[in-house]
Amino acid sequence: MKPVTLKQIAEQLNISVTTVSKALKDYPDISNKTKGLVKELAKTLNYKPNSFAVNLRNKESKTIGLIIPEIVHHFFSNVIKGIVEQAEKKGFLVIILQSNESYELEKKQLDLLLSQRVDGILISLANGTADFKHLNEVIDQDKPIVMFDKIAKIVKCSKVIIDDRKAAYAATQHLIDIGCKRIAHFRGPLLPQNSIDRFLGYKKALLDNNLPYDPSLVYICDCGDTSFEDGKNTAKQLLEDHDDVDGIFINTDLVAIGAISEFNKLGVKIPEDISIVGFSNWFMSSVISPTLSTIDQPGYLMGKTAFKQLYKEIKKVKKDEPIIPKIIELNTKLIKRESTNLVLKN
Amino acid sequence: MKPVTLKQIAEQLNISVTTVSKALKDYPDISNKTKGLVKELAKTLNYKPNSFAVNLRNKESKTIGLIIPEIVHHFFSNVIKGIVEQAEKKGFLVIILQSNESYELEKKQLDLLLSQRVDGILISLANGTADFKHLNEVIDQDKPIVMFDKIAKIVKCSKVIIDDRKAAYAATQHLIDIGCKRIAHFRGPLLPQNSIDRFLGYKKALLDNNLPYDPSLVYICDCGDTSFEDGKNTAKQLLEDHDDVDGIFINTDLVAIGAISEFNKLGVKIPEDISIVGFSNWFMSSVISPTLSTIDQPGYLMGKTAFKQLYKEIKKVKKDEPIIPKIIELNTKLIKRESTNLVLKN
DNA sequence: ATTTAAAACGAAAACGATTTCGGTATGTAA
DNA sequence: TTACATACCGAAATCGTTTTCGTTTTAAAT
Repeated sequence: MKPVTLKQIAEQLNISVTTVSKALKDYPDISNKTKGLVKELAKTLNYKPNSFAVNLRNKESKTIGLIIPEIVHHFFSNVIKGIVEQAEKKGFLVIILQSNESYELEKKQLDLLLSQRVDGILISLANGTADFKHLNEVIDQDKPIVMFDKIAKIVKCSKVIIDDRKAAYAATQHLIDIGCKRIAHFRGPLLPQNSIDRFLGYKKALLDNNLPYDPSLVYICDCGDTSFEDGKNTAKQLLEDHDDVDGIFINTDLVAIGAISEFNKLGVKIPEDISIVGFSNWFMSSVISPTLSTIDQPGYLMGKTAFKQLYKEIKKVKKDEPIIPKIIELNTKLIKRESTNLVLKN
Repeated sequence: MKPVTLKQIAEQLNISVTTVSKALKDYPDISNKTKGLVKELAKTLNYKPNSFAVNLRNKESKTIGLIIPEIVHHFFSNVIKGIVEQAEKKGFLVIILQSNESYELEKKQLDLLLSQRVDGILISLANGTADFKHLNEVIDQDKPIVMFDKIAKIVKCSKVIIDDRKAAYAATQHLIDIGCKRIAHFRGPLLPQNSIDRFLGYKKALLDNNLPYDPSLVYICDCGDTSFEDGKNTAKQLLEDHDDVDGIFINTDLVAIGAISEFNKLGVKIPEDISIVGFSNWFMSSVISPTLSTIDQPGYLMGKTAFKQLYKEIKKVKKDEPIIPKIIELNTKLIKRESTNLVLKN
């Protein structure tokens, strides 16, 4: 019924708790005979060390915390998978928390994880996070923390990201290459770094190609729960505002899919009238009609990489060595599909 | 640097550890003055109770384990979200593990969670799980465990499910209602209960409507990583095998989407030539062309409900009361879309 | 038989919080 | 003055492991 303890094993064998503990951990000062007896009894009693006691002694939990803005999300769920799998390989368990894009929740959750004495933290910031005290607190406690995807450049910790600016540049350049002259941008919220960087990449591509940058062609989408609706609405708005746009670079596939949906409904031909490039390479993008050109964003790899970095830092801290923050940039890839499948315009 | 302990607070205030502990927990035998002092210092020192020590004393971790076959999955990620949100509300943390549809992994992970001394376990079984010893072990230890979606009827624990048979029946009946006479079924693997039940619902609907049941019209799809491809291949195979099929009830939306994709490519008209109903109501189903009729499966609610049930059982166990296993059935809904949008055939 | 080294085991202190059970004060009533 | 509450506080045991530092036992050497 109640879990077996070392003490019970010791009593049954008429030896001390110390000996039992040592036998199970193969200490050299225990005879093979005793080891055999102990291990056998431990197995038949189905002994499992009490992790609370072990953690208390060893001051480590073999557990990490993960804070993510949204679980139901193609990219993030891939990240989660990468983290969880890699963690298990190294004997770590993952506590998952969802910030719901809320700064307040994020703060509370970080605190929760600290109370829980996790060995390290992986976090992708909420859109609303503009203040970083809560993150710096973690760092001040020498608790390893690695940020991924949605990061704050200013915080001094390791980060795993993609080069959003470069990727956005490539996406926009692709639109230009197929002949687009008036390219709009559906960007994400104002705060998150990747949303900023994607916008900057878009802008730079325009300027480098001697195309005018027109702020009225830049629309803001929430990219949250309402992404799809956002895409539809923004697409409609765009048509009302401008009749000469021939290409759009969109911050997120889901928004892009909303836009495509709306354009399909309104009879706007893609890619003939308007060509579109999305971002993230959601599975859906390869299925929708027309299939969506996009930037492939390696979620699974990002999760895996983030955990690996965190793991290194956890080991460092255990050896009382200083953590040297590292910025790891993962490669993205432009995926050309039907939504930009066009011979040159004009 | 190192986390603050009760002892440090006690020393700074020249009082005992006992008093500090009691003050923080508002024991009546501590003066308000002392309480004030202690609480203030605790706050300025940013004291957080060491969860290992607390757990060790209290024999509870305020943590539950979640084992799920696949994280990157529309339905399951909704379940996860429901669980995580509800758990946090009740002050519980969730450790997430992915079995990858592997019985061996599932067994190992259950053991891990038991070692970790989680207060309860939520699990959706791997397809490969046909032996239930590992689950019964948990129950024998009086550790609450609630199964959801992919369950084993024979295991004596609470379960949160949908009535797969009824839902499948409704889906098939819908195909019949719009005039389909030769209805195929792409079923899931042989083992999981829901895959079996959906098949049975399909079969019963045929017989109840005096349509012959033809085993050669039932195809098995993996419904794993390769769902989409599976759908495409099976669709192609179906066309080769039978030229008279006019409707398909498909075990999973993703497989259905693969099938639609293939039919679109091959020029088979949906719903005119073949009508299709899927299962789960993945977001994608409302976006694909034609939009897919399907069964709405309440993932978020299922997660929420499963946690609530687990929570009740955890409280029961704490009060040394017996657990009475409960089976909770959630409602599904037939969603009619373009893939069955047809005036009667013939 | 005595010494010495090696092998095998255990006592006890930690880890940090909780809680029971007493022990001082202080004040009030007899 | 004594008796008795009441209000406050603390010592110590406990949870289950780990690990240090002895201690005992055994075997080998003198």
